[in-house]
Amino acid sequence: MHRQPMYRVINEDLAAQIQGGVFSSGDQLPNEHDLAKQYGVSRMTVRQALNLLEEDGLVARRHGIGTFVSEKSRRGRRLNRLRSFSEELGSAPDNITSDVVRAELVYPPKDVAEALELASDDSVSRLTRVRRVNKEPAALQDAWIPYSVAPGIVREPLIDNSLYRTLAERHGVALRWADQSMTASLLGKEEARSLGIEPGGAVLHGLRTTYSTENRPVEYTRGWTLPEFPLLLRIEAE
Amino acid sequence: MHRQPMYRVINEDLAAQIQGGVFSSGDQLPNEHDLAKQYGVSRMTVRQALNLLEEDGLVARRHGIGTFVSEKSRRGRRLNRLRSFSEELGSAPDNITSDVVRAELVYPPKDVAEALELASDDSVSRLTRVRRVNKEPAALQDAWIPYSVAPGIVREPLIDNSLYRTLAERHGVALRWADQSMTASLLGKEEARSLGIEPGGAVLHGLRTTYSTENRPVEYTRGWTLPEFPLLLRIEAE
DNA sequence: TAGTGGTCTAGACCACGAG
DNA sequence: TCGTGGTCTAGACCACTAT
Repeated sequence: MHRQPMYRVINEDLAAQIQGGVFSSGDQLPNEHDLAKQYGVSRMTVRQALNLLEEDGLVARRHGIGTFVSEKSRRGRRLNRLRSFSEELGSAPDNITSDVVRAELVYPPKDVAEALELASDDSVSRLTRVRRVNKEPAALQDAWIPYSVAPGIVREPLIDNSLYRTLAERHGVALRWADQSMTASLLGKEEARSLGIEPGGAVLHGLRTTYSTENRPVEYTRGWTLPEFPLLLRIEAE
Repeated sequence: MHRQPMYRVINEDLAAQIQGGVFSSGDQLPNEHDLAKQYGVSRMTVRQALNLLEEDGLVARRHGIGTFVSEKSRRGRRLNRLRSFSEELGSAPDNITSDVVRAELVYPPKDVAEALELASDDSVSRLTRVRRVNKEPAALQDAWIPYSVAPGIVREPLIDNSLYRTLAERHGVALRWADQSMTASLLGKEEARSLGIEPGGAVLHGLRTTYSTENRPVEYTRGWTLPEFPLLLRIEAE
C-alpha cells in the first residue's frame, strides 16, 4: 500500500512546492490541521513531515504563530542529511563533474580497517574522485568500501556519478547514518597533484564512516575540500 | 504539570543511564512497549525520546531487532544540537577555560550587520574569548550580540562562562536554531596573537548565526578552531 | 513464527503569541 | 480571546529480522 510512508510523500510534496516557488520565502504554510485534512492523514503524520522540512532548514515553526518558509538558503553543502555530493551542493548537477582518479582493489591501511571493522587481509575497494564545480576543483574524495559489501564496484562506472546511488541501486545497500569529523589541514603534495593545484593551502579535512541499515560500516571516506566550498549546517536547539 | 515534556525527561534519564554505565556499549535497551509501560506513557512518547537519543548518536535502532547503545563516542565537539562549547566537547568542564580578551559596545561591520539584520548605527556587544582545554588554546570565538537583545552583557561576567546560559538566564533569550558554515583558512596575525600561537597554520573557520524562538537573529559568531579539536557530526539518512 | 521497530489514527488538552 | 504549534493517548496494523 505505502511504497513510501505518507509523511515522506508529504515532506517531498511540500519541499517541491517550496523549491518550485508555490510558496515563497516568508510565506506562511497552511496550519497543521488544514494540511492533515488536505492530505487525508492525521495531524501527527503531518508533523512528521514538517519535522523533516524544519531539520532541512526549509521552514521555521513558531509556536502559537505558524509555520513559515525560510529565506532561500545560500549556496553550499548542506550536511544535515546523508546525501550525495551533488545533492549536498544543491546546484544544477550539470555544473558538477566527477573524475575517477583511482579505482582499485587493495588491502586496507590501519585506519581504514579500523573504521570498516575489517582484518588487514580483507579486500577493500578504493575509489578516489575529484569533484569539480563549473570545472574548478572543489574536493578530493577517497572512498573505501569493503569488497564483500559491493563486489565489482571498482570495475563499472558509478550510476549518475553517485557512489551512494550505486550502492543502493546496484548492490542493495541502504545507508542509514554516518559519523563525520571535520578539521582543517594543509593540503599535501599527493592530494594537491590529484586536484591539480598547489600544495600547502588550507583545506577542510573530513573523515566519514557510513553505516547501513544493519548498522554495519559500509563506506569510509577521507575528503579534502577547498575553502571556496564551505559546509553548511542547520543546528537545532535541544 | 509538565515543567518539562515527558519525552525530554525520558530522553535525559536514558542518556544519564547510558553515560553512567547502567547500559554499556552494545547493550540492548528495553523495547519501546516496555519503556512505555515503565515510564507510564504511550509508545509515541517513548519514540520521541528515542529519536533524540538516536540523533545524538547515543543509540542505534535496528528495525525488527531492537535499540542498542552505541560505542562510546570519541572525544570531540558534537555539533548535532545547539550547545555551549563545553557541552559540545563533553569533557569535564574543569579542563575547559575561557579567557575574555575583548568585551565592548561597538557598531557592527557589514557582515555582522547583515547577519544580525541591524543598521550600521545600531549598537552591538562584541565578546571575544579564547577557549582552552587543559590550558592549551583550542579556539577563538568572536561573538556579536545586538545591544537590544542583551543590554549590558559586556559589563558583567558570563554565567558559568557560557554565553548561551547567560542569554537564557539573565536576558530571557531562548535559542531555537543556528545556521553554521565551516571552511578552512590560514590563521591570521591578529587571531594568532589572541590565541598566543604562531600565525599561518590551518584552522577551521566557522560562522554561526543563532536565532531565538521568535526566529530573530540574536548572535553572530566568528570562530577559529585549531585542528587538534575536530568537529563531530552524526548525519542521518533521509 | 515471534518479537522488534516503523507508521498511523482520531482525537484531547496545553502553551504560546497576536490582537 | 482565538488560532497556532507542542505534547500526549491508547490503541492498530505493517515491515523487518532472527530462529
